Amino acid sequence: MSPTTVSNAYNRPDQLSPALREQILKTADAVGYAGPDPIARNLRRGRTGALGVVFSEPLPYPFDDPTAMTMLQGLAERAADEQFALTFVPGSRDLPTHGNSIRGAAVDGFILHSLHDDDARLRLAIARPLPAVIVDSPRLTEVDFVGIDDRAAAAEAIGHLLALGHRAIAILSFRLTGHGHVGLVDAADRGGVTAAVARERLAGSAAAISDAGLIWEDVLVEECAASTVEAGRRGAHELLERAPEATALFAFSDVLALGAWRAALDRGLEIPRDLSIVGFDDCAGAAEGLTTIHQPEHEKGRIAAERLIEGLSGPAGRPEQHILPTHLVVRGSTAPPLR
Amino acid sequence: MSPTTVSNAYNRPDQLSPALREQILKTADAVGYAGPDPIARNLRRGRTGALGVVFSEPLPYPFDDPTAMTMLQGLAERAADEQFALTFVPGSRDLPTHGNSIRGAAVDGFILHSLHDDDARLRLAIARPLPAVIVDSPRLTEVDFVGIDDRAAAAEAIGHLLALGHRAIAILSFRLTGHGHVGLVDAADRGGVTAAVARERLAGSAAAISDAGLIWEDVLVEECAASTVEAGRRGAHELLERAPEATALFAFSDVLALGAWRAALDRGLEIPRDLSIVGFDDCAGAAEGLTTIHQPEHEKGRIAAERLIEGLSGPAGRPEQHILPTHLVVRGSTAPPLR
DNA sequence: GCGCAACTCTGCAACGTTTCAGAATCGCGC
DNA sequence: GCGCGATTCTGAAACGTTGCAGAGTTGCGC
Repeated sequence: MSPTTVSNAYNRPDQLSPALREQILKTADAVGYAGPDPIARNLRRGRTGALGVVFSEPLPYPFDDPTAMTMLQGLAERAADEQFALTFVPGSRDLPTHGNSIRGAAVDGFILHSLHDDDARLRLAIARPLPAVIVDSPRLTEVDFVGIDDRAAAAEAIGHLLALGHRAIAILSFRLTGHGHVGLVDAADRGGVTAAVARERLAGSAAAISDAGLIWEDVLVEECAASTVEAGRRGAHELLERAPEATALFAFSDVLALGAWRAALDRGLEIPRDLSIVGFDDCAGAAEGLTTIHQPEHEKGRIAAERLIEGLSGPAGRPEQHILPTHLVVRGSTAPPLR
Repeated sequence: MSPTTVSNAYNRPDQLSPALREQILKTADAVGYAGPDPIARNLRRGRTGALGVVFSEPLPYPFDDPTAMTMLQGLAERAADEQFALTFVPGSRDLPTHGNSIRGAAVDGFILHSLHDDDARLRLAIARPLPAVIVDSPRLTEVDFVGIDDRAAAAEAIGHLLALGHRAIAILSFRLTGHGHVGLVDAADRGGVTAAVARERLAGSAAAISDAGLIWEDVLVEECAASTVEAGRRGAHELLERAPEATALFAFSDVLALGAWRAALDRGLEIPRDLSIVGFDDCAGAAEGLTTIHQPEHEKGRIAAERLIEGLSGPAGRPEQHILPTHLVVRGSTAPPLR
């Protein structure tokens, strides 16, 4: 009973007689051998059967983010089709040990989700001799990319508010940089944004504001600690404290928008009468009545997995940029301003 | 420049002169060597640095389940502390290929979440010479277990409704078996439930109902296709169609309860005036006003990771059963019946 | 009864790392 | 200048698998 035959018993039943196979399996069971060691198999085959997923934030946070989860659903569906496991690589942009996690990840390729420009893991992942797909940001030309036109989408959101007649607009953003800043963002600091998604949306907002003859530097931008309802609520409170004259608010995610909605309730404001709110993402929670920018998160995940799997099978083709369409969904949270 | 020295350059900087190390790293960069191959390292070390996570349902579904995600947050936090990756093993209870996924998963241990008694993956995972922790079900004595007293918790929920004066109570459950049944569950079929969580909650409900002098067999039980708002809504519609006299409804998850709430709205019922609803889990969405059973999902995940990691370091101790406390949270969705 | 193909099974090599023991070199005290 | 420990580097072995080439056996047609 050579090792090869045992291997065949598990992997190529047609290569040995059913009788021997049966006996091998029985013996294996008796001696407590649970089949070929996956780690050794991986080494021999040069494949792990796992797609690595890397998030900007430490793991607990993405699991709380409905938008990220929708992306993951698309990713998981496509991965499952091909029997791939999903491996979430630990670490975050500001953890000093993150490098080892990326270098040491036993995966066949990377999905890099919304990393900051200066995230060291980006470079390390790309340095690995593995295919990688960047989702949302940053938009590098040397790697496959799946995302949206954040600039245009933001311009559309602001445009909607402008068209309704709003002139005093404020912005609620998630993290702009990897450094711990939270709170109002000076116009001067709007240049050093390392989160490309936020940078693009700010740029789109700025363009729309300027085109309308308004002063971008006068628009208050609040950086929230994370994309959570609670952080959005706190951020909106600070914003409304500083800019009570604001009649409209553009939040960079629905979750932040929902937090802002709650803050408005806290302050006795009626939506949309006293304050219009536009969100971003069109997640499940937005269906209740939040005007928002819809983006195809599920599709993003699906395409990212698709591209990664392609990159695994064939020789590396030219990197592709998948820019998916977005659109404004007008629901009940926006209306013309009272004043 | 021997392989050993290169290895040391990456893993034990103190084992070689800084100069040589620098040169090795530089050369590595030049020839496109991105550090020791993780797969080979895993084989040599006999460790992968990844915890395997196995769900009952195919992957897309758990990502949509806030309760599962809360558990995962706890899991991820503890895992990240020790630099472990999380590997989601593909497959589901009814997929014929699931066996290979479990046998072939390159992980250091398994978190088995809420599997059905007859899920083949259970046996296969336990057969692997790796530690495993079962979360929620099934409650096997030979493996670490983390969960709650589902029977007592369900009895408490039903008890709350009974105490309010309800006598016509219906139950909304997620999947009871792995087979595709959806709809009302005959009293005769309540014996073959393979989802231990549901089985225990049914038993607890039955006990509470019987203790109150009511007939358990008269209580309608609806099996929904999944624990989603939409499935809950559909299930509740069927339930209320068949039992318009019901004044109270106990849903086995908050998500189902929220779906039922929506169904009630669809039918012009006012909550809690016309219908009382009790949920289960106390997820974020319940905070708005759903009476529910709180269970410590985050804690579950944390403890599961903790136990798994312990099992990895030391010799296998005696399996432990962690039964965490639950409690009823009374909010606005329950009230005494009108009639 | 011979030749050839089909069927079973086996041995070798290699995947790339890390551990361990040990070799070579260096520096220092005496 | 010698001995000895510290420092720096190396070689061999092993982790457990699988692909490949090939050996042995069986069966079938003619």
